[in-house]
Amino acid sequence: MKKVRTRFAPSPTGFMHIGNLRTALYAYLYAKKNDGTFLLRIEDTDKERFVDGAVDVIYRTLKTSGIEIDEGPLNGGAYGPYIQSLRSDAGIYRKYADELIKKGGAYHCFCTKERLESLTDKNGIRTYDKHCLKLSAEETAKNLKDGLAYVVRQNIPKDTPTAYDDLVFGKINIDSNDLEDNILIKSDGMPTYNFANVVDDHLMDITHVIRGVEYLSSTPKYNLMYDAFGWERPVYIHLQLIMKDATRKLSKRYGDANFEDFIAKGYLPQAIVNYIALLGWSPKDNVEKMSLPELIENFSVDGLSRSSSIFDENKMRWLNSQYVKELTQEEFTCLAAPFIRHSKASAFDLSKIAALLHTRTEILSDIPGLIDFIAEYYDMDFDPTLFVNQKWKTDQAVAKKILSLFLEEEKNTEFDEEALHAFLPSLAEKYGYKKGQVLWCVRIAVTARASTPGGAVEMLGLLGREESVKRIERALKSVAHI
RNA sequence: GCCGCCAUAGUCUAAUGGUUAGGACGCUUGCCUCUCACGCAGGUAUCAGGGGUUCAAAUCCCCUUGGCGGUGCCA
Repeated sequence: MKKVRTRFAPSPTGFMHIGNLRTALYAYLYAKKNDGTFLLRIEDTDKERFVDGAVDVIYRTLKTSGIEIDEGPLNGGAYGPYIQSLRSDAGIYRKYADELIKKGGAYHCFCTKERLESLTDKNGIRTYDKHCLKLSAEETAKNLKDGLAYVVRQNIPKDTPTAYDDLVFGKINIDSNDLEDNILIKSDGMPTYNFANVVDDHLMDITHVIRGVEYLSSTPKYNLMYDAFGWERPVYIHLQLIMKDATRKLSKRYGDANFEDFIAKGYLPQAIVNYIALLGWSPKDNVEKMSLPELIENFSVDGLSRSSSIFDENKMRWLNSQYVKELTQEEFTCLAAPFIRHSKASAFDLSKIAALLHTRTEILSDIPGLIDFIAEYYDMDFDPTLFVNQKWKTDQAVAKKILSLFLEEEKNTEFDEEALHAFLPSLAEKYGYKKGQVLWCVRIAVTARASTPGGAVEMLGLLGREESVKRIERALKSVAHI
């Protein structure tokens, strides 16, 4: 049995969106599940689309995701170089193009743009008519010698069986007469995807080609090329698209489908990886939360879906909250700290705030909105109607009394949580209120928010005596006229 | 236009001819509780439509509809 080798072969367009990452993930999972090798190859044959630094983004994203590259441009390997522009410079594609031409699988084409355009039919579809295939060897040699611009085209035979088996979609059968003689080498000497991809997959001993479904119906062309060269065909695993909604696919054009954007929003990498693994693949059992090693363990091709799936950030958010809860207090504090500081609440006890936030945070960027009242209390309007609570039968008048009593009695307690936990109920009891009434009014007074990450005891403890008193005095003013 | 692929709740999915159509997110009810959240226990909602085949169809076949992809000197 041949050792499994899979590859992720992105073109360096500047960033990794979730769909690309998922393709990389599945290729990685498949390789690792089968004790194989996962490699990265950069497909930068389109000079116009090349973006500087794109390779770094790809490495960074895969590294953050936990996907380890066995061979690639930055870490090397026995099949290099792993960047197609370098391979082109080395003359690899030129050499194999010549070989394919000799074997009858390709030919030189000298057709001008004008001639090509004249081939356009009434639907705006252009099909090449194999015009240059009919050129004699002498004519071709003369054209070449005269320095005419040319491309190399694949020679797709007519009436040829093309059926192949895809591991996800099953048997795919396309009439070879519907296949066009694609360009293999552009007039600038660079190979197209159609050629470089096949040559490199063969040269790099790729056993399983895992890629997007957009190649499903052009794969017969590639197979014909393998056949013409006399090479062994790889196994194909085509992946359905990830959609933004029912009709639009997820793309960088729609904004935040970008891995690094999600990280910046406070998603944990393992949650993102876990979620996208589930988009288009499902495990045998009903357990959805899986670490990367568990994904490797459970991955199998028959769990791959044939229909496209819509990206649902809501579910990723939920999954993220599961991972957040699993964090230790220290880990969470460390991750939450930048978001807490961002909200200007850093004058208060950071680890105390983080502790309150831990079970209430789904994604880290929720944090500023959860704790804005800590630092921005005096910038916020105080709404005295917040004191009205039906369950506890409180209103502004009750609040006025309770807050006044609190100020009279506060010197009898320390402002740590243990002391407050005893003090507040005793205050209620002493003056004939329900515990909840006191707690509600006090909490509202010091936070100006209907809901807060913690109750009255926690809020007072966090703010401390001086600040708490100051805030209660302010709140009291808002009900002074009652 | 032509070719190919796909079709289970709002979303991700399970089911491989016989299930009260299972799970998860969401939404929702209740419990817990000093708010919110967490947690726990419930609830809600699905086989695109029409024909076949069969004792029996979400499942197999055909058609329709809808969506997507390909048809580039993009990948």
